[in-house]
Amino acid sequence: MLQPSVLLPLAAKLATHVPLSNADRDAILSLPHKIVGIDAGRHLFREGDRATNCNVVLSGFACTHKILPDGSRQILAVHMKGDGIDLQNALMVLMEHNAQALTAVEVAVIPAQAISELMNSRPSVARALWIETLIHASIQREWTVNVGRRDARTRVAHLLCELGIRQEAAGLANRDRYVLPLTQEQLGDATALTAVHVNRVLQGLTGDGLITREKRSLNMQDWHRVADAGQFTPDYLHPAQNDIPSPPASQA
Amino acid sequence: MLQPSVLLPLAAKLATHVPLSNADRDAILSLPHKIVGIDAGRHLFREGDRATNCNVVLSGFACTHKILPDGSRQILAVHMKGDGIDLQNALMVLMEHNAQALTAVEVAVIPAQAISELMNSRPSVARALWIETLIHASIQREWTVNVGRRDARTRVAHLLCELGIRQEAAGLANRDRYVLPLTQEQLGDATALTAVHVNRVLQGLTGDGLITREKRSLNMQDWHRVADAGQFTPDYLHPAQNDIPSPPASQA
DNA sequence: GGCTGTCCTTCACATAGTTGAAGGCGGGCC
DNA sequence: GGCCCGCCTTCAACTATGTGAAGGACAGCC
Repeated sequence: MLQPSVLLPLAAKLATHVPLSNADRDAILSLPHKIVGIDAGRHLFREGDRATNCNVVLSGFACTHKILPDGSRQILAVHMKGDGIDLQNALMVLMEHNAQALTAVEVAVIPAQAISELMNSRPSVARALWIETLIHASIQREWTVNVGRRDARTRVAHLLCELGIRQEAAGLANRDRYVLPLTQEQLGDATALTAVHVNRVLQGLTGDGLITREKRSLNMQDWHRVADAGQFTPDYLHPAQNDIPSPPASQA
Repeated sequence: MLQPSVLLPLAAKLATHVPLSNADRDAILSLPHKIVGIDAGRHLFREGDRATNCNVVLSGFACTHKILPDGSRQILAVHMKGDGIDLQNALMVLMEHNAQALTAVEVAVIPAQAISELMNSRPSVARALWIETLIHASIQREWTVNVGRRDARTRVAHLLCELGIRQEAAGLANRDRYVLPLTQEQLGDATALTAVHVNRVLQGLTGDGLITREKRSLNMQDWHRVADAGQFTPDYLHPAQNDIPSPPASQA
């Protein structure tokens, strides 16, 4: 129905959280939006900006981060195809973090107002959006653990596994073979390490035969060994509860 | 209206997020619930448990945490009066973290199902609940930064400030004078430090005249100096957007 | 085809925070 | 009234990771 919409990946993803009626899907697909391309390194928004839009990634990779008084920064999340970068904007007023393109990125920019209204009129969609943010919150908790309690090697391996699984889920690559969207410095910002030490760790993993690298592409010899090295278990990503997006529907 | 309910603090808090009609408030207050008391140190739930209830703190302090293979642990959040520990249970199936009483604690245990239904029937309440979880997500991001990028002294000072502000907001104490609900070991688990080092840091802060301690009670000589030492700014706590809980109401 | 800029790599050294262990203090319980 | 237990404090190594700095590889651009 409707014209083929760039929002299809979003609708598909939401439908994996909660069964959606055709009307629900159509309502998502026909959300007003602009498609915007952003060069690697440019910012999507900054701390203190007013939250009037929501960004959904269509292609490429983005991250959110905070910067500290001494100039160091912490990357808080990596966003890829189908992810809402800031769905919370539908409800919150002020951004307290920054969003930056890691690679060239295409996003659909949706007025927060439109999402807010959609939530009011369609409980099933509201529920799906909420689950989406709950999953991001779960990932955030795991990152706190990663950065707080694991040593450098484990931390990096864990992140590599997460990026693999999520890219696979988004249909972008295999979990054990993908193109790393982050430089070593950015890996450091995500794992709270220095670029120098990330380099040491990557060489360690390479030397032990866990991964190989050429250019930016990453290759795991044996997924399970890397997952072990990273204490990685995917539960916190909450893989689709009902992966068959179909059944009956909401009371919409 | 209704009998005076222990859920009043919850309703009041939600009303600071979104204007609620009387019907909305009554619906919250009449949620089915059991009051349960838990001794310090006991667990409310554990990783892998099925999420069938939601817990709201009535008094005392609780925390959520994850435990790693080597036995170390990371405290992910501290919960106090009025906080939902796991509102997300209304939508998620499996817990991937543990919850433990830090002090003796009283919680209202509400069937997840009942909250889920409330969300479906009352968009304003759903919105308020969502905002509540968004605020917790925002706090979680700040914790990631804290643990990832700040040095020990800053980290601890930051946590002390957060506990102060939140206790003040919950009407439990003044931000600069309160009873610490965590032992030094638990402070370490929250800040990703060892108890030994937490001790050093606290002595440092005491020696510099930023805080004084007797028993568990904490006293800040000058709030601003501690906030500075902790790079603390309260925006991420998203203080009530409309602190006057009144106006018109939802379309309920 | 050389220049510029970004990213990766390597080095020697510095240090913040950990480890393991021991002792002290206070409070609750028999 | 004495004992036990949880919590805090102190110490002297130890080590994982950071720092600053320099060189090299590659890619895009004029």
